[in-house]
Amino acid sequence: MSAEARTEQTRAAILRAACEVIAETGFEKVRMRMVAERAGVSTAALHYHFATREKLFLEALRYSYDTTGSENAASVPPSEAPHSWRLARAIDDCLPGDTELRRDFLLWQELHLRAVRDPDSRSVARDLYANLRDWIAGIVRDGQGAGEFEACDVGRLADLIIALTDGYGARILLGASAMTMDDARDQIWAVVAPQLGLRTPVPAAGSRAAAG
Amino acid sequence: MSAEARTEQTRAAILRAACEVIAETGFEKVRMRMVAERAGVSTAALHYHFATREKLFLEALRYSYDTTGSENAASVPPSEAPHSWRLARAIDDCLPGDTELRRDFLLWQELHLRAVRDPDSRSVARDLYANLRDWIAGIVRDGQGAGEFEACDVGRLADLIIALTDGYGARILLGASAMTMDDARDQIWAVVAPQLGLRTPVPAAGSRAAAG
DNA sequence: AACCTGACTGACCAATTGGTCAGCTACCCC
DNA sequence: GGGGTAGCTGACCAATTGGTCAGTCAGGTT
Repeated sequence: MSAEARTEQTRAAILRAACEVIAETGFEKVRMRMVAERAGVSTAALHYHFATREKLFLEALRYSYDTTGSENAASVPPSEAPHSWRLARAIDDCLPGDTELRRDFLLWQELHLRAVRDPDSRSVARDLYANLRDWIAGIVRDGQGAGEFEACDVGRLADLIIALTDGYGARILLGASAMTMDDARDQIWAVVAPQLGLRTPVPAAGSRAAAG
Repeated sequence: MSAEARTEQTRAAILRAACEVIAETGFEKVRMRMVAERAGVSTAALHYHFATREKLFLEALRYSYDTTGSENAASVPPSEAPHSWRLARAIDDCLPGDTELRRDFLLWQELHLRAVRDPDSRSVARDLYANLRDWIAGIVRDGQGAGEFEACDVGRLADLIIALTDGYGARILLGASAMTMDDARDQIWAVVAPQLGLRTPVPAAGSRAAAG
């Protein structure tokens, strides 16, 4: 293996380990040693690749979003499925569903909270939010272009959808008022569908097993 | 001053100081010394009144909710205003508006994040959530009883409202996509009003200055 | 007045933590 | 093949932190 490839591989291993540990333990209580052990390196290696703890964690959050984001974008043949199905699936991806999505959601929440005080976190959070917003707005716009959805302010609708997934997602994680994933899905769709001129029930998004 | 009153006063001072410092600095970075200094006592006094750091902070969050919650409940003569106004005002109270509301919102977010891992925080968060839900559901129910709102599932609607305020609130704090308080208010009302059979624009909630 | 108890302090400590540094090893280039 | 360098390690450190403890002091009780 070339030196560059090895470097990149180690960096990725560290970032992945950081994501896992942060999601499990929470930013606050994550220690460099935990990340180092999970990545199979020393803590000094962490400092070799990343200047400080804060910067490592911040890069980890961005890394998490980039990898899962590109997975999402690549996992569906866009020409095939109806746009309502695609939108419903995007909403699913924003909720803490299976283990991986739950992890992403937790990281997203951690970032959000840090963003309140730390300017670096804030710029990353804003960046990721803009990406997410564009992704969803793009799906809506496509659906409108295909005549499947009614016209509306796609940006506002994207904001609404993300607000709903964030809010309901937090509720699901809290386990309060017996809220389940299906409840959240239904509720969100009940709010979103009318704005698109849809009267259909929420499209069964199914599991991601088929998409691999 | 009696001994008991003095104790209670010191406890309250500590809890208030803790709330302030947590909201300013964030749970993670709050040190006992900061709270002690702000409260005008020694760190040993903190440990005298509260067993551990975690328990102190948890009690502080509950304290914050209890005090502001009772303020909210007491600040409006319930017989006077139309129920749509009361509901709009409740929604305002759930958003990070003025300094004080912003503080409460931040504490709420901190608690939410901790609740994911810490069982004690979770039970507090569930408790507070249930209170908030009941408060909002009660307002809706009153409005329905008065014939001002259409019938609907008040619990679900309360969940929806809180999800929206949480989601949009986080967005406002992030400063992403140029979202403002007024935008959030309008968007939330646009979603909520139809479910109550209302076609009115969001009632101008005004400032709380008049209510003292 | 003598005593006691609860509230609180100042000094202190054990443990932890992020970060540093000299040095080791494998690979690359000449 | 040998010098240089990137990647990485193990040992170490300075600083911080939550928590402890003996002791002080005020106020109430007898």
